[in-house]
Amino acid sequence: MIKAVRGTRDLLPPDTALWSFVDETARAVFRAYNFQEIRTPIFEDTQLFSRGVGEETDIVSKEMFTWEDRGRAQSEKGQLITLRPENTAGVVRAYIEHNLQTRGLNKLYYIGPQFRRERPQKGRYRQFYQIGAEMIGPPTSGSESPARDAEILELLATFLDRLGISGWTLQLNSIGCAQDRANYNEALRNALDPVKSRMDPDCQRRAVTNPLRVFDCKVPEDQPIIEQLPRISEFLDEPCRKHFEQVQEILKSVGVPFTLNDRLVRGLDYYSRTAFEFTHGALGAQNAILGGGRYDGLSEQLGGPKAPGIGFAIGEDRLVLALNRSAEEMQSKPDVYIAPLGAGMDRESARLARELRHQDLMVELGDETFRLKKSLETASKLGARFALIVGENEIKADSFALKNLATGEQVSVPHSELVERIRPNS
RNA sequence: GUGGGAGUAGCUCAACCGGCAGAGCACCGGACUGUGGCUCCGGAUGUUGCGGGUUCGAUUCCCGUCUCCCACCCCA
Repeated sequence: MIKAVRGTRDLLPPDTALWSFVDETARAVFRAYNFQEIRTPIFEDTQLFSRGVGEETDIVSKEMFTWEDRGRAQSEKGQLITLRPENTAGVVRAYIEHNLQTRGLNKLYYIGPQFRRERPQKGRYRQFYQIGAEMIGPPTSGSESPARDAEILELLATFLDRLGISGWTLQLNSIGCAQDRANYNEALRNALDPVKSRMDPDCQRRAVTNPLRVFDCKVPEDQPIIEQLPRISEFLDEPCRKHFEQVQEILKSVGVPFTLNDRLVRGLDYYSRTAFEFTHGALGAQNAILGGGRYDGLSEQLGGPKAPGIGFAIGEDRLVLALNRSAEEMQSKPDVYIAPLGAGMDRESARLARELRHQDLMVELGDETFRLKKSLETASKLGARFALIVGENEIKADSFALKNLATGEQVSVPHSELVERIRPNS
């Protein structure tokens, strides 16, 4: 048997109803904040990610699905192509390619699959889905303003609330401007040098390769050492510190709760200043439901104009896990099940079904070879509100037996009154 | 990529020390020829993930492999 390949999966009904609910809620929220949809290609030039996301990140160094496209001529070298592991780089590429800076502040969102070649586990797949948004534009468009950071975070809180997801925590940090990070990295290395030999081997490795990552060490014995390390907050220059304070002030003013976490580090190279993560308790080791931050230098890094931006990506797979709702109840149910009764009734039923469906009713259509018992059984199983019996008597009288499947009550309804009697809330 | 656990009917899971592969739910038919849900009766369902090995005999033991789950790494 041919099976879905490792780390990929089929989303089937009724579960897909949950996904639709999430997608539709997201679109509604984005609309309220005046975001517009962008769709970028699923694969891109490999260089976009190595330069944008960062050569040294795990994503680029070991998790990308990359292949060499065939060259035009036999002899010609092919281009390296990569399935997108995230979508921010693609959006910024499109921003540059289409001169979107001429539009001022761009507020863009996307919903779609991303690909990372990781070992699968719960809440982590090789093809996974992200709902994300980016606010990007020239500095004069206000793209750098702390008001934008706060707007994004408030949008996220609203979105999670509208989905009915409770128990989330917003972890907030500022990782400073490029210069701050360089200074901080330097200070961290100096602080780690004399003590790192006492640390867990894995943490030692981080101390050398990427000192910021030391804060992710979970080994209990190393915590006292980590506690003593300098904090990024002490290295923020005046504008950065002020920016961060203003973000917090707006959040307080709109009533979005947050927790400052100066150990929060984001994995992608392009982040600067505001960094955040929403976590959720019920997800096991993959507790980050979404993450994001500022990327003020990304556009320039990709050869574009100065275009500060802020964005986030939500792990939709994880969001659906955290969604404490049954797919069953989410599924929409037919308003009416039409039960054709006996030879020739399929064609009469088809006409009725067409008529009702054109009135925007949800109609399921049976089969004239079914016995009435089986039709009614099927109708209740589908959760239809009514069964409409279409037999010879009904056709002659042009009046149909309409059975309320919840109460069992059955009445004969003239053809002209059917829509009115079946329509919900009427 | 590393370490560990699991894989048996559509689903959830049994099967003692190696001895005829089972139950509940779901499904189908009937009791009831134009009336569902409740009840009763009957029915079908399997490459025991896959491949090899040991054995008279393997769901069971061994090896390999695939997939999922958990943890690590890292991230959404």
